[in-house]
Amino acid sequence: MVLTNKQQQVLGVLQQSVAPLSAYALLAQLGEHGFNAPTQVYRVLHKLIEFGLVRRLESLHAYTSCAPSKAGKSPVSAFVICRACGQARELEGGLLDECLGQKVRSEGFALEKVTVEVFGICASCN
Amino acid sequence: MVLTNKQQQVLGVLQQSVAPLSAYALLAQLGEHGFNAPTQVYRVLHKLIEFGLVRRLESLHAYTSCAPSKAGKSPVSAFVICRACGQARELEGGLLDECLGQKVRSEGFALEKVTVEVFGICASCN
DNA sequence: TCAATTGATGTTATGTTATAACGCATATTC
DNA sequence: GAATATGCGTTATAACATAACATCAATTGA
Repeated sequence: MVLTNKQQQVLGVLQQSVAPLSAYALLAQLGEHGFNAPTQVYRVLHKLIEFGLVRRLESLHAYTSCAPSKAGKSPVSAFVICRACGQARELEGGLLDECLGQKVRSEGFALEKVTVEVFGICASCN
Repeated sequence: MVLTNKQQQVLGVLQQSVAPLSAYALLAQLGEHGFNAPTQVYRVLHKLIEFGLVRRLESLHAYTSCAPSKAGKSPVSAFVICRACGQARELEGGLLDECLGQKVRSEGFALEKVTVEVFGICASCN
């Protein structure tokens, strides 16, 4: 999988950032690198998500690069998010698949995507 | 807990609807009952959420009344959502607290809110 | 009683997030 | 070298959400 320049730029900014970034925050940071409109950012984000390199945090309206170990397509997106420092730590999907996926599948539900977002205060902020 | 007229109206529409509704969809339905602006709908929604009668589905940007058995404040919001018919069924939080909450708490994380949204096709649509 | 407070409401304006729709350029492939 | 696929540039607009300020009614309590 080869990334284009624009895709590398967006991914790079996300990887540098400790906290997830909104599309418009990305646009602001990349404004001097040929990103002139939201569409450009969203296009790249959609691609990176498709590649499994980036995830969207629904409750934050923000995007983050995947933890290296989780990069790749997976139907489970699970994060622990600190309200104080903003950091988002990705969780293992396996655990969740056990307690959630198996249950709903056993009820005849064809699972496609799972979003888990846990909010609170992390150990270092506490 | 006594609800005002407006609060009862919004809750009523949500309870009639099989699928979650966006704030603007609610506004459209309530437009002839004295709701003139989004603010009014959001205000009521915030209150109903605070009361534990309504939940927000982050990934849908929509709102739904709680299953009666779950009404009341709980830090866990868990739904199984059918992409075909739009129905959102609320899950028991207990299960999730076991496999998720205990884990993150044991790591020193002060858990405040958990959002779980499972997407796919439900048994009857399949 | 009547000021003070509180909570709900009405209204206008604005901020934030995301997509539609179109055209152009480049690379691949048959 | 036409056809196709993919990425990119641009303008406009849609969809979701809040800020800020005014009004009104109910409650409270000196």
